[in-house]
Amino acid sequence: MAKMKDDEVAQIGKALGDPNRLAIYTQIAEHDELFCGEMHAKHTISGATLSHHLKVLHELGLITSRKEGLNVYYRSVPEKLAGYLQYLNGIGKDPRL
Amino acid sequence: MAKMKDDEVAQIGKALGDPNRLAIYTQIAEHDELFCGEMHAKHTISGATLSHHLKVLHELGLITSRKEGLNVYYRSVPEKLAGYLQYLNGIGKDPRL
DNA sequence: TGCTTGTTTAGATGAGCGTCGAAATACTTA
DNA sequence: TAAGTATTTCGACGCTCATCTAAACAAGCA
Repeated sequence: MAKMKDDEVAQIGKALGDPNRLAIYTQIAEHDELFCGEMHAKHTISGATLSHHLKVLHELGLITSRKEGLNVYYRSVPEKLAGYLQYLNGIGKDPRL
Repeated sequence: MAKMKDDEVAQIGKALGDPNRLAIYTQIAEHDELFCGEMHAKHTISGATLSHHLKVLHELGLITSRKEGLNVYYRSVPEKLAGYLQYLNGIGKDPRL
């Protein structure tokens, strides 16, 4: 896997740096697929705010979306998170290893 | 290692979510020990801003500081970062594993 | 064609944060 | 004690962002 750029790492960090967004991402990752309504029930934020957070996560590639009927279903993209973790895990370590 | 709390995870994410702060942390982790002046040379930000970022990282336990003479030396705390990574790595995985 | 439900967009607001210059503090050395 | 250097604190500014309400859009159903 190609090394993630510094800038992208910072953006993902910021995205996961909001408690609500972290909770939303976690909830999606813990289920196979979720649509807005299911998430909305678990959080105290408005639908508009929820949609905003989903957009941020989606634009960074942390989640994907699929529309079916009235609902939009979301899935996590573990590879993206893995790239982020790999970057951070490599900080301060000998690059030859 | 005890599992890190959601709130702390979000705070660390936010801390590493600023490009300058990420660069500062990386720089510290790549050296054994650094003092402000050495860092300052590598960044375009003012000393005041640098000090502010160091304070944030320090308060979260991501770095430690030690004063000696005129200089304040900083070190990274890899265990703290490891706790953060461990939390994220566990998201969406079967807790029984 | 309406009506209802699910989701997104638009616009506004308030809080938080990165940034700076200047002043204050801490320490060393002359 | 005075002067010089390293770092932090203070106070302010501008921008970003999380949040909301209300309106718009989309899709299914009567």
